[in-house]
Amino acid sequence: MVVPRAGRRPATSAGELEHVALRMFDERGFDETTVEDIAAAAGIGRRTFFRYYASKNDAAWGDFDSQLGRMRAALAATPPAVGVLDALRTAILDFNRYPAAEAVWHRRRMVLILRTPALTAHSTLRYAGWRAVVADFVAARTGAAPGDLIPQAVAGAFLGVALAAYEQWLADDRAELQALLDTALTLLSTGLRLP
Amino acid sequence: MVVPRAGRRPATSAGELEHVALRMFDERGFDETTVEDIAAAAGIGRRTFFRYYASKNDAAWGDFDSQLGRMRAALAATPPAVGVLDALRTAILDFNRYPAAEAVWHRRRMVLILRTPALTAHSTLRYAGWRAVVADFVAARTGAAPGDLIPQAVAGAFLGVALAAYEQWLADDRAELQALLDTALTLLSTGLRLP
DNA sequence: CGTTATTGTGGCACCCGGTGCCACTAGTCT
DNA sequence: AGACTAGTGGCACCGGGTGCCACAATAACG
Repeated sequence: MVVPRAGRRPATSAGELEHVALRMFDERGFDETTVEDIAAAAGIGRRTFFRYYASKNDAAWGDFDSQLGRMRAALAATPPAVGVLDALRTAILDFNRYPAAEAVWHRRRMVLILRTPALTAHSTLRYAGWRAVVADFVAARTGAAPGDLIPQAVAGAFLGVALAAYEQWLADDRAELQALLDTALTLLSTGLRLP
Repeated sequence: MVVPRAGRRPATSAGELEHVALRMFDERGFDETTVEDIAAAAGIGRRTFFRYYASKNDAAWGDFDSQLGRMRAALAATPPAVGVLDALRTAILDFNRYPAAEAVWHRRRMVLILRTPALTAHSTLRYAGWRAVVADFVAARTGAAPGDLIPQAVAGAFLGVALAAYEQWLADDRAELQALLDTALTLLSTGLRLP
């Protein structure tokens, strides 16, 4: 299904590069793996690496932004009868549901991101997109502007508790991500009433 | 009141360096100011700069960590009769109250941090300390461990809404930070019930 | 078929943040 | 005067990231 276009063909793909990078990060560590190493392993030049990913950090994240589109669509498709907070909780749970096969890699990636300071820092920039999805939905539902305090605060709160759930998940092998997320997200609807 | 110690005296101080850096960042922009520029303006060598601040980012933040000690102490001193959430709201409001003179610089610094991608990213690492203060307090009050889901989730939620309030403050010159923070923080206690 | 337009590659040189090393400077103490 | 000590800063190096540009590979056209 490759439409023939003019010009030389790409030497690799973002997905393949991401895989190579992720495996090397996992084996040697993020800081111990240079971009040159990754490029060499993928059979491309260092310069070319930066045409696929704007930074070494971005390679660890993959195409997160396009995934966000899924969540945005899911929220938009929520029937109006469902409350705002319930809709968000459901959508976030769905967004973080992975088939068993992918789950292993997902966990590995999240360990990497949440335990490597450079990646943790960088992640803030990615979360901005996530928050925007939530804020836009809240705004649409409440008639506020997406940039207003309420939608932004709600988005920030949801992100905050979701990340806490993720941390717990990574800390304990046997924990269930969905259960942790559900507990954390529900906490918001109940005014942080501590059970 | 300088106690004479052995050895050469420091050429400057962290505070002075922070001031020089902050002014230059404000005038030229963060990315347009190199460490060499700052060092030269402060009359020290580039190498020496990194003895005062571990990174260029850190210079923009100043001694945030020591400020956190204040918040921790304020929380610890809260009478047990005051509810957890109320205690947190009060402490956070206090922590972000600045005398008029300092307020101008505080605002300038926050504009810098929240509008410069590199600094926004780095800030995540600083917020970890802030979250720890909140989580520790919640843990102490509820008998949970500081690393447990509930304390961490509460800390994440508070940080999320507080940052949203800050964003609003920066977006509008005439806005009152305290009022915005109060609205955002109260939102948590009321289960994000949208007024 | 050769030519041309197009798309991607990757080497090179450079900038900047950050670090290890080490000689040097400027002090105090005996 | 030494000896000791804390701080300075030059130098060389590493690694991420970028602008530039020649070159490679492919499709389309005459």
